[in-house]
Amino acid sequence: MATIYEVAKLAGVSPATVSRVFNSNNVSEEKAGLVRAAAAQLAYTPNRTARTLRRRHSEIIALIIPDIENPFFTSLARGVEDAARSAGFSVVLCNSDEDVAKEAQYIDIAVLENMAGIIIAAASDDSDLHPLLSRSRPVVAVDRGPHGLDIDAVMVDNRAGGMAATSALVTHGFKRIGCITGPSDVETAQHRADGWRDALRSAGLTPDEALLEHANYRVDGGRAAMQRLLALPEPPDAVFVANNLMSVGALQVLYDAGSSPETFGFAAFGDLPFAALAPAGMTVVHVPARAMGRTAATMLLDRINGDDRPPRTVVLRNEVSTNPENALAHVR
Amino acid sequence: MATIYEVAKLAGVSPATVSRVFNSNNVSEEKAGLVRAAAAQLAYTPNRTARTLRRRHSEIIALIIPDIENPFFTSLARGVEDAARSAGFSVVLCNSDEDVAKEAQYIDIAVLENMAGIIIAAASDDSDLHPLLSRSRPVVAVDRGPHGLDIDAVMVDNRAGGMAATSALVTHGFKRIGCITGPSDVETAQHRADGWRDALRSAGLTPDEALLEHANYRVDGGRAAMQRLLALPEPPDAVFVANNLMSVGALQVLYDAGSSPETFGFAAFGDLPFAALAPAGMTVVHVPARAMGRTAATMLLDRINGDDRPPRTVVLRNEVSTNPENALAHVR
DNA sequence: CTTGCGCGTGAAATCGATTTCTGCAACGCT
DNA sequence: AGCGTTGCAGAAATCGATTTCACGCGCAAG
Repeated sequence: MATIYEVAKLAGVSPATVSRVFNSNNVSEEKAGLVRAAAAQLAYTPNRTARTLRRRHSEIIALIIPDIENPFFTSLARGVEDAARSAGFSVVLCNSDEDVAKEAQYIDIAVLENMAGIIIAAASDDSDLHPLLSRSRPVVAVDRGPHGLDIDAVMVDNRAGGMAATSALVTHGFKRIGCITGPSDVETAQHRADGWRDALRSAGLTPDEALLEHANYRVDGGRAAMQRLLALPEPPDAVFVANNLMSVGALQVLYDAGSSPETFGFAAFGDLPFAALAPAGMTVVHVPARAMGRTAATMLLDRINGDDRPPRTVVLRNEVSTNPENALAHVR
Repeated sequence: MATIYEVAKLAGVSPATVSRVFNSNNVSEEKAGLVRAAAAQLAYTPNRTARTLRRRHSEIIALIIPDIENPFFTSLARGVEDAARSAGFSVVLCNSDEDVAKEAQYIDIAVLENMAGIIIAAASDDSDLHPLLSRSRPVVAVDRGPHGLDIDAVMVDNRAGGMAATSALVTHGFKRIGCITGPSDVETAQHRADGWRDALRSAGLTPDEALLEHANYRVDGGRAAMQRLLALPEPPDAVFVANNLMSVGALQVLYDAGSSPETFGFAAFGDLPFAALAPAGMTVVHVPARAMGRTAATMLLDRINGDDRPPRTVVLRNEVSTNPENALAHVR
């Protein structure tokens, strides 16, 4: 592992000059040539740790997500990586597991390792970003907003998405529409449920809070919530499920109960992962996960490069679609 | 951000003593107390970059995987994280995207950032690990073996798994059993196909190479391969699919063709991700992804801590199971 | 009563880069 | 001709920790 001193010696210049060749360019073409030749000969690449120590920040950005096993977040991670890599940054993926303490630990690490910036989908409304802000590290919130903090954010319109999904169920003639949303301390869960209420009200129906279930954003949560709904004295005839994994669980229960999205209205917020069987009759709010990641990374890179305009919140569009009733009719 | 010098000043000792309090313990209890009090007061945490520069390695381990969107690898990542975190290490997830060049770049970064060690599921047989070995960084190969290199590895028995899966199909009475396996330059793909051949031969059947398809290890690969198989003049009556995502694709095609694992024999290597519908009659080779990750991390940490026994290859067991025919009969 | 060893401690070197400071030379301007 | 720029390059400081070296003290062995 060649160092800058060895390159300097071989090229017959000082280490400072070698550094200048690779960073600024106030170096005569003559010496620059010598340095480049020497560097090539020794296969020199600067030690990132030393550079980081001096520069006070590395070329790594941290991406903190609450559930690495949720394809929505891995897809988002791909987006972040796309943008970061092409700018010469690498991405560290940190899985907070929806746990505020674990998340805090990763935030500390990001600071202590002098990472260039952080993109975070906060584990909960109570997530504490102050360690970052007080050290003026660039931060971009993604998917889950900056609740109160004045930082950049990339979001989708959760309320509108929830409303569109629920309205589609109304249009299909369902009357008693339930809702399975996420934990009550997660903002996206609240907004999506608000959309459900909006849609019902604007259709002249009254949202029945007994048909609103909160669950964790995972498969087992969706399963349990759907079981509770179906066990009600007056069960719903349709349901809006506010996240992709919960939809998987809810669908399992629905099929187990001998029903399917063709008879029991089913709308999901987020694409079903690896859906071996795209259920017919199901309405889906497509969330542009990868684009969200790309956007967030681009904004973060701007900040890292000194952009100091006031923080912005970018809201990306959702598309809503309903599978044709007969799409995979033979599955029945 | 307090430094070691500020702590030293406040405690009335030298920086060296502060460092010793946190690392070795050749310090009198009296001074140690002073130092700890001062450190607590200033909320001191050592700057990881400076430590890494001096120590020549950080407390980060890199995990390089070929497909972050494959739940098998995210599950493996969870296992790595479990073990690493409890040892005070953090994990950087790098997605090589089955691309040897991208992988090489991540390997370089791991070296230049002085990461403590690397766990890698190689993108292909041609992956070049020499940059790591020549700098004597600890490396553990996981899932995909060390083809020729003398390093630690954590594997499953791909050949036995392929054989067990195929044998299950034979037992269920299928005669013309096809195989969809991964890219021919990926070792696990070769071994699983070998298992398929073994099972057929030991059942007195002759493996028909026309029924062997190679595809990428993703959903679209499985879909395309299954389409080719079904389009054959004499299509198979059953298929062994050598990875989880390809199984999803193959199943989609199977259902589209009006069939299902109850009539068309279907065995998969690896659990179906988020299977909304666990197909009845399907045989699955369960791969202990999380345990593989934990094992690999533990081995790596041993190496980092100076273990210099000869390299070992650990082979974990697969479990094979077949869904009852009538499990979800109502889905039909 | 010395010699020697071990222990605790501080001073200083070290890791490998970047960046500031300083000096020198060439050039242009009055 | 004298003076202020400008440009280039080396010397040295710097980032913040760890680790080596050296010193002084106390205690035990000779």
